[in-house]
Amino acid sequence: MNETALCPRFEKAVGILSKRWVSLIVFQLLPGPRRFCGLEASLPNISGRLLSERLKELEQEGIVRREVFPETPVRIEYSLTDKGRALAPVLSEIGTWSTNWIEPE
Amino acid sequence: MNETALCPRFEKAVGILSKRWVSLIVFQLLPGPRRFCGLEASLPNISGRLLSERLKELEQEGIVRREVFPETPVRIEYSLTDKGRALAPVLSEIGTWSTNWIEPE
DNA sequence: CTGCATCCGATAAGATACTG
DNA sequence: CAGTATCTTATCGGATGCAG
Repeated sequence: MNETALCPRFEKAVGILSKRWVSLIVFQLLPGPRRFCGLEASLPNISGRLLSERLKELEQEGIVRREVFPETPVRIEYSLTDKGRALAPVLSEIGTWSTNWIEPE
Repeated sequence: MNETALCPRFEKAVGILSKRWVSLIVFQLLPGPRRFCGLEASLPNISGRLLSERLKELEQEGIVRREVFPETPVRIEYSLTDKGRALAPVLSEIGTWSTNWIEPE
């Protein structure tokens, strides 16, 4: 009755990626590990609360890894897992599309 | 001051694509034109109001075209514009990623 | 059939202040 | 620095009813 049924995995992927800030956070992590305050500064309009929440969600999805370096002061870095880095082509295609089709205001 | 500033076009693209249902609607329109009730049936959990709202937004973004065929009863079809079809690679990459990295529950 | 308007509760987001 | 707690506001989403 629904011959064009959507693949549940596709739906799940869309659910993850379509949360606000997620694509942008992953994009910022693509070049390499970042610290919390660095990310916060790169995403000018995100609140600390949201960034914290999204990072935790992405960590649970296995997309982001959180590492604590017990120096003094302690340093905490966020980086992408293999699963997270595998999103690069998706973001790349979004970039291509936006370059071709979005007016720069 | 923000040397990793994000491209505004990229941000805009993310803003469009990360709205709920948008990717799924575009995905459903990829094979060809669909009617309202057909879309509604393909997206089992969307309400008519939301579908209507998203279609209107996508029409304003120039991603979806709405055509009225003045038959009796009137027939209305939704299809993708060139801009909309250009999203195919994005969805395709999401599909690839989900196949490789999302567990089928 | 298609689609829009209104209302209302649920969620998400934002600001601010505070802790280890 | 790296968050967390709390509160307020904004937005989203669903149900229903109506109009072309």
